[in-house]
Amino acid sequence: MHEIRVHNTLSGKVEPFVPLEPGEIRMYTCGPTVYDYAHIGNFRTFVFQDILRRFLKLRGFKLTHVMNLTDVDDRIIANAAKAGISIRDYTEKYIQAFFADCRALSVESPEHWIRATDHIDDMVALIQRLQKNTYTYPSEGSLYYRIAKFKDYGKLSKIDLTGIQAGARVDNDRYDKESARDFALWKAPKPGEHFWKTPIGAGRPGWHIECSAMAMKYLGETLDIHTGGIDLAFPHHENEIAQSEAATGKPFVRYWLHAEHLLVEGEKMSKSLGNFFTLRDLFAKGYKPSALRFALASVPYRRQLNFTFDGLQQATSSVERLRNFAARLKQEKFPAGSQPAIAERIAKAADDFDAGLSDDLNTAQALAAVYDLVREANIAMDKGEFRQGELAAVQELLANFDRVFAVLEDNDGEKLQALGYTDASSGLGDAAIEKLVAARQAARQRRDFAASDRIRKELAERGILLEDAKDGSVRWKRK
RNA sequence: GGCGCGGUACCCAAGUGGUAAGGGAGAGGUCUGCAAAACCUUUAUGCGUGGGUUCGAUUCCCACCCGCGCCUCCA
Repeated sequence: MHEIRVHNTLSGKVEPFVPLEPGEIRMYTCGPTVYDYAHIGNFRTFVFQDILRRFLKLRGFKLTHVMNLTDVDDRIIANAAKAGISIRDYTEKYIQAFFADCRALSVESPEHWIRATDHIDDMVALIQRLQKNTYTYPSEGSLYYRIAKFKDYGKLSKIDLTGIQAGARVDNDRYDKESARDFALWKAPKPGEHFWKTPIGAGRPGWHIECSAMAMKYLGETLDIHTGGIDLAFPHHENEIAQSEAATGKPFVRYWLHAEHLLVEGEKMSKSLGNFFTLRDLFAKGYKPSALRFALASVPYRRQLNFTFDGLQQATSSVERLRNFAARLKQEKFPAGSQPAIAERIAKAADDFDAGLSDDLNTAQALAAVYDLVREANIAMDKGEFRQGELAAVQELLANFDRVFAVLEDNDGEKLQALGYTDASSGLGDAAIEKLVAARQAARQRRDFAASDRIRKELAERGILLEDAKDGSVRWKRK
């Protein structure tokens, strides 16, 4: 096992990862704002975060991972009001959709899913601590954070406060703030708007306070890892640091990990460009959940990922190759005994796989290790040199691979059905397929190839592909 | 302007001061009744451009060009 190293935005460097408590990791992820369906850009970050958590667990850490659902913000308030329903009812729909999307992409549930609106009291308590430490000031019914008092402000995003001047787009006319960069901890309600009555006044929380309050509530005042998209580094995470550390006097987060953005055909994804995709958009076009997950996971997280349909197709083929190999291991019979040379190669591949992921989650490198082994094992099997003695080790490597990448299981059909999309091969159950396969086998045995090819073609048209093995058996799979 | 990411074959992409992983796609081949799968061969004297350091640079230094992001509650 290799030393785990991660890129820490705080230092700007890749550094050894050592948790505060040996063997235990406390991690927080900024989740979605549930005002609409999440898009593939969001999921680039969530898949990264999922790969990270799965890898840490694979390495034996006890992980406590918290992910929030931001269920109150300007857009939510506006949309709920427009729909004439409560914030709770409005966001519930998108929360459920988000959970469904996560399941489709095999994004594991963190140990805690938490909603902002369930933690108003915690936010108020944190704001009161800040008040006591004189980091706040009121203005027109709202409460602001006084950045000038927090000397470390800018340490995450390396922003230079003294450099703010003409040209910088700073919103300084909307509120009466002491300084342009000061941000709202608590916002006074606008007329007719939903608000909470609290000891610090009526209103609703500012954006940043929820993450500080909830992260510390569930994970303590110093967490090991905090993840999010690169765009959140400033101002969101910078402000989280300011709030948390001003209240506790302790370091808030030890390792900040930020995922680069996803682009679509080289451009920023946006609704106006017409290159904006939700998972549902892609699944409706017939792409598989596993292909999307693979496409999102295979490019290392600190690299901008250029999403294209060609790339998604490539991912489909790449997953297929791995699944074919897994199926071969399962079905083929190997002679007893063992082959030291092959055993050695397996150990090397396992080591390379771990090395790749340990090196700041270099998924491309980890994947290469797996593909190297796939090729070499296939060669050995083709030559009849693969032995039963190596089977367990290969399967273990593949299982470990899948504990992180989670693409091997051939369950795309079920996932799509769960989301309301019908499987391409729907209508043909396993039994019906087996029956046709048997009929084709019979035709082949009497060398009636016209009949056997007719059945194969018929199955192919319904999304079922056949592979005739050397030993006479047939493997079928859904396309 | 400030901060940051990146420019490697047809596409995606790893990587190192010592002579370019891996995946996909294309072409040819082996196997197969034919396919599929698998395997083999093939596709970068070349790693944005120009200099420099070095015995040697894609990898280090300098300059430049290009793409993208953040600097406004966008993952």
